[in-house]
Amino acid sequence: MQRKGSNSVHVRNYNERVVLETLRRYGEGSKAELARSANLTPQAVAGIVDALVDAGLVEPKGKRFGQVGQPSIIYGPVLDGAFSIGLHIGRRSLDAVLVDFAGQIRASETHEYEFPEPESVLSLAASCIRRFMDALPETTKDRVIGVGLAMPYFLGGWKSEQNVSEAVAGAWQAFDLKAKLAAVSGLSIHLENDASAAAVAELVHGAGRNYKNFIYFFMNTFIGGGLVLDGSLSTGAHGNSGAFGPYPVTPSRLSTVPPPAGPFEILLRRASVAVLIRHLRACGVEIGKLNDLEFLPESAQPFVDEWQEDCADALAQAIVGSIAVIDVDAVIIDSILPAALLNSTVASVVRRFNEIVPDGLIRPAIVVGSIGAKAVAIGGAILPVYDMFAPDSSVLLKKTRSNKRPLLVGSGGQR
Amino acid sequence: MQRKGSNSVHVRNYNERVVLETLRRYGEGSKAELARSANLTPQAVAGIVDALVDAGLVEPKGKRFGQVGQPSIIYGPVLDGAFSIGLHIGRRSLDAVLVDFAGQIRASETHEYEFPEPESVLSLAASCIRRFMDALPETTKDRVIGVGLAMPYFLGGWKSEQNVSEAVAGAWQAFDLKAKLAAVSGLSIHLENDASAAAVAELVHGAGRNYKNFIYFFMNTFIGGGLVLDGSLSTGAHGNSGAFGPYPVTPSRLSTVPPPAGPFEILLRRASVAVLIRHLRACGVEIGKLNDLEFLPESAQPFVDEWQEDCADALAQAIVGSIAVIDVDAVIIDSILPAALLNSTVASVVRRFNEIVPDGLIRPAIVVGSIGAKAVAIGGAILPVYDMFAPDSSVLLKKTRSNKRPLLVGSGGQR
DNA sequence: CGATAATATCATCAATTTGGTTTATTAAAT
DNA sequence: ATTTAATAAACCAAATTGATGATATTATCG
Repeated sequence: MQRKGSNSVHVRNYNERVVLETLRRYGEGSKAELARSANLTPQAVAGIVDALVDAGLVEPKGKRFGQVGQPSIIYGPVLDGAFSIGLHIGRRSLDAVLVDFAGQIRASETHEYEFPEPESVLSLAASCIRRFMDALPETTKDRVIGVGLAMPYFLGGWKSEQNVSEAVAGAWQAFDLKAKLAAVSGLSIHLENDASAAAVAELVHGAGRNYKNFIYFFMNTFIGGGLVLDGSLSTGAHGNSGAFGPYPVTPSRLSTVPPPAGPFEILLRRASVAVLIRHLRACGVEIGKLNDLEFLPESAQPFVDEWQEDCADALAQAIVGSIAVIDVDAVIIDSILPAALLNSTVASVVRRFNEIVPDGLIRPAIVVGSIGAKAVAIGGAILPVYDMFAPDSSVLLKKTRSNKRPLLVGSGGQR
Repeated sequence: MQRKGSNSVHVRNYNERVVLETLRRYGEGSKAELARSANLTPQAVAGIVDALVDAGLVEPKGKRFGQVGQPSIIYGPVLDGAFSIGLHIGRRSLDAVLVDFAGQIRASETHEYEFPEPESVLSLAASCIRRFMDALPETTKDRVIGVGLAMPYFLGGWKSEQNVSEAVAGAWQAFDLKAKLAAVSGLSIHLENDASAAAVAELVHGAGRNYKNFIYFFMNTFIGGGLVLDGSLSTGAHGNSGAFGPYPVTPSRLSTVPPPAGPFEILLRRASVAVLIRHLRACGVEIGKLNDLEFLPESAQPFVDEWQEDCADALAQAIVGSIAVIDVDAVIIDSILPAALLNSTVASVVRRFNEIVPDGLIRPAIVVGSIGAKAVAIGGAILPVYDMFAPDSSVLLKKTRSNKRPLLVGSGGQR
């Protein structure tokens, strides 16, 4: 809890990250442009860019003509400069992606299961990583900087909401997937809540780029969320921020949802894909896989609408409460649902929100997420990249625990 | 929204703030201790401390003996090194404090009114500032670094909740108190929401020192709050974070509170001193000033208890929802209420919270604030101090808009 | 028990290193 | 001719490294 000082080595490290991040964000830029954008002198930036070129992270992409004066040499990130693996351990499936330095997906796998069993998830994850690594040319294998592991904090939790045995639930408690995966893969593993990871994906690649502060909902089998404040993910004291599953709302009006046990209902039991599927089944609509939601019979529409109204009302309540706690520019809602269904659900949320929002709150934009089902895995893959390359101002501070290593070699530091 | 670089001048500025803040926090320390605490070399700290001494902000306080080795020279902040003025513009009164560099209150004033009228509040505030300035010796007048203005964002708002005329409410909309006060006082004015300012006071001087992340409630005539994340105040996109007044809760059970207009009640109409007083009056208890709450007749106790139960239930609901949004170490509740009444109310909140909190949330400590009625004004006074002296990592970044000036002279920067 | 040596801690001077800034020069486009 | 980009050399700020001295407590020897 004690503030630390800084020194020029940290500054260099930070400035390198600033330059690199700008390049990753805009795709390309000249030294002069980068200097203006970072408020650094052309000299300082020249040194940094040259070092980044030496490190194989950046390369010249050609010259830009057309304006008065000497043409600029354009630099951009080397696509194969770094790779990262994202793993999304869900309640029904495991998603894995390999992304390159530009954030493009180079490979991806999905494996479904009835429910997640620790040992088999571990071997499944390990085999995904192995296949990704094997597919990379020998010279770039060491460019894989890490694995982002995105999963619910309580994978075995909410037993009553899914048919999960007490044994399986308990098994996760004692199972340190992160450590085991680090051991078998030899890579650094970054663990994050599933919905928070999805929020990161939205922040970096999606609508989040327009908003510095937003609340994010990800409607999955269950529902979770994340919080982006001042352009970076805020996870809270114990990493449990954006735990919208247990957010209190009024009881559901759906006949297929039993009344709540406590004094109020929780969002999880009104706004989640599990509830939709259960409702449809109870109403006689046959649903096997998630994909079936795309091609529902005409007769199912009224039941979908029922759920949608109820879901939107619950989400609107959660949004009103959330923006009282924290004032944001936007609320972003994404889901594994088919795009059309998600769009109309969010439209309902907006309508309902405007009906109920009281005076004294500033209305945020409420928008649909732009990434969809793969958001969690993609967000996971971003975690190691950000830890290594992002200009978080913590880089400027001196190490307390595991401080970030310098991007490029260099020793500089206290003995 | 573009990241900026840094340089050694910023680093020096930041390190100075780190050293000074450590000294202000612990009251005193030797150069060697400061070096260890900031992870800087003794040399670096020596230079900084010497510069701070030259600037009149720090002075040697004597030597410390007792341990092996050369005795340390102890340094501490100069009490008269800086002064700051805090103004709390409330709905029923104006509080003003003058604090010194150690955070001690050197002077304070309170002025009550029926309701705040812009022009008279301005002249009242200006006269407070003038009296504070006049009382300072000529040589230290220039040590007043600024004024912290803490007031509700919607001073004229919630018209229906108080007997405020439309005219008075509207007058505040167009009235730029900050600018006018800056003009007449010649000092820099820092505006902040009242409850957020109180949260800052708690963060710096109160229970907040034990918690890096907390949610803060201040139960005043109405109720508001603030959010402290990672050791600093988080105000959100438009500065409206912690707007707990309009937080949605279930309707009141008190017979004297009319049913809500919308689909839910708002916290303001269940947990606020205004509601308590209205309830007591409706039940035949005579209440004039706030002070009367300290000496209530025996017969009033049942009515106080009724209100307390209802208030605690509403607060517990707000806490449950808030910690789903953002995971904190603690929830701190302070108020203008007499200490005994506040203590028992918070005890009720804890009880009720434990009854209703669902699984999947991490339970924060729920504690009573340690400052009380003057929290807002004290917090206000802290604002200019923090802007000038606190090691916020934004100091390390290059100026975009109004960047912080260096503490001590020095030119360093781009031309 | 008192004098003396050993040791730990603080403080500071001087030299070095890092890294951004300033100034000046050259290159290449419109 | 003018403008802009790139680069080289000198400069400067500030932290780190290395070495030295100051002064207390603690251990030890006579």
